[in-house]
Amino acid sequence: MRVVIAKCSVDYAGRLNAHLPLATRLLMLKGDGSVLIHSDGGSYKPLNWMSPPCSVSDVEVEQDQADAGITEIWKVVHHKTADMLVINIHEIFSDASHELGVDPGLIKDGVEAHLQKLLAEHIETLGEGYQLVRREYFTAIGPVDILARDENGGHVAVELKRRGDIDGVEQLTRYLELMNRDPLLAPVQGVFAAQEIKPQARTLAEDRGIRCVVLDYDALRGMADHNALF
Amino acid sequence: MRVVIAKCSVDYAGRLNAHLPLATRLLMLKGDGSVLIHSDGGSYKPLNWMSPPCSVSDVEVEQDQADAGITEIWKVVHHKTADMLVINIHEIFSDASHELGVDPGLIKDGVEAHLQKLLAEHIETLGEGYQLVRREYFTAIGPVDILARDENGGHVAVELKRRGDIDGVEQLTRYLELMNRDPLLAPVQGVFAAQEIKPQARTLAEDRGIRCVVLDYDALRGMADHNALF
DNA sequence: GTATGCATGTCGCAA
DNA sequence: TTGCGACGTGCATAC
Repeated sequence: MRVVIAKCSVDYAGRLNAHLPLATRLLMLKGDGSVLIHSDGGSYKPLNWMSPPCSVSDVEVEQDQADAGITEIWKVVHHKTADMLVINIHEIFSDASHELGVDPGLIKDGVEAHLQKLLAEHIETLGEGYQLVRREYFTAIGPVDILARDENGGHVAVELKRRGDIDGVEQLTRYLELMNRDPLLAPVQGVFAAQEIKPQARTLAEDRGIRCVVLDYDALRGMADHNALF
Repeated sequence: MRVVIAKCSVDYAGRLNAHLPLATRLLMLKGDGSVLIHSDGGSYKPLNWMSPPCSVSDVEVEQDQADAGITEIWKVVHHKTADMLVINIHEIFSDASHELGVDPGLIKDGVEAHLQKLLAEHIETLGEGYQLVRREYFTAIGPVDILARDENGGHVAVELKRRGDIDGVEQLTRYLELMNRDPLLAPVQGVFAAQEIKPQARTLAEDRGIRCVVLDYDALRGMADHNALF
């Protein structure tokens, strides 16, 4: 990885056109050819970038460009699309390369997939006598997170979110509408389950007869641990 | 901005829990307290990060941690949420600070507004005899991208997207529901126009009687160019 | 390879 | 602050 601190201006042409006026920035050139241009602030998103697969090449500086103060021009082209990034270097303050090696990668815990697995394994969390039919029950408009049966054998469609928002309720509503047209499934009840449910989402859901369940991730994991122990 | 190349392991606890095993990485500490942890590869997204507002502090290294090879511990805490990032430094290979100043920011030249303008100017793309009523037709729940009339004088509401997704169909459905309650407008037909329409979105749209139209941006631009020429 | 939905999404705007 | 829509969304995964 090469890290350069330089005064530069940047132009991007691809899915849109964008321009960065002259300023001092950090340029990160990664081993796979990708380039990131960061300012001292903002978020993790660079001001501008080129995603791999791509490659960087030096372009000869014309006389008029040199007169304008440009000392180097780096052209980054994407290998598959026509995306292009041109970095006009005016002054380099620092330029260092480091060998980082391959990263072992991030280990995540607590994403929706994991939550879904835990809830499916402990579907009785939703109510006594509940039984799992299957995860990712497929419909014409997408997969329902969990399909279950309640204590009376009636179908229950569960939409699972980390944060329960209005669009999650809309999603579940679409599934319910479709599934309730299927005589083999109807009537299907809806359960909106999330670690946190926004008030407006709850209002909308309950107005539509959808039950809201706030999940305790740690408690679910605790149950899993308990089962693992015994 | 401070840029550090170090062998480190990282733990994040917040919206989820995540762990980075020991490896050499780039640590970017920005002026606003935010921290980015990058590997030599991947995309513009860091392996791990903390968004501002947040602050970094040094934590004293316990004896057993020192025995494990840890020389420094940086703790990054978010000021508003309980999000926390702990960086265990084992070895620092490079540590440099640079004054970057405030960035003038990115100047974008988008394509979205342009597409709407082009379609409005060539509304007959949607069908012979179509006539533009107006762009950004305002309703109580938001502006409809384009309102037009078909060859029979009936109203047509057009929702325009670069990528036609289910969300866009929902949006248009809400508009249509509202507009069809207005005796001055009803009946209003719906047209879902995008450069690309996802199959599931198409299914949902057609199930609701909404017509799907795939737009050719280059062709529309070509028509505009042609008009500009003659 | 294409298609689909999640994301520590982030970001910006408006009410 | 919350809601809502766009993003050069990126990204993994199932088909």
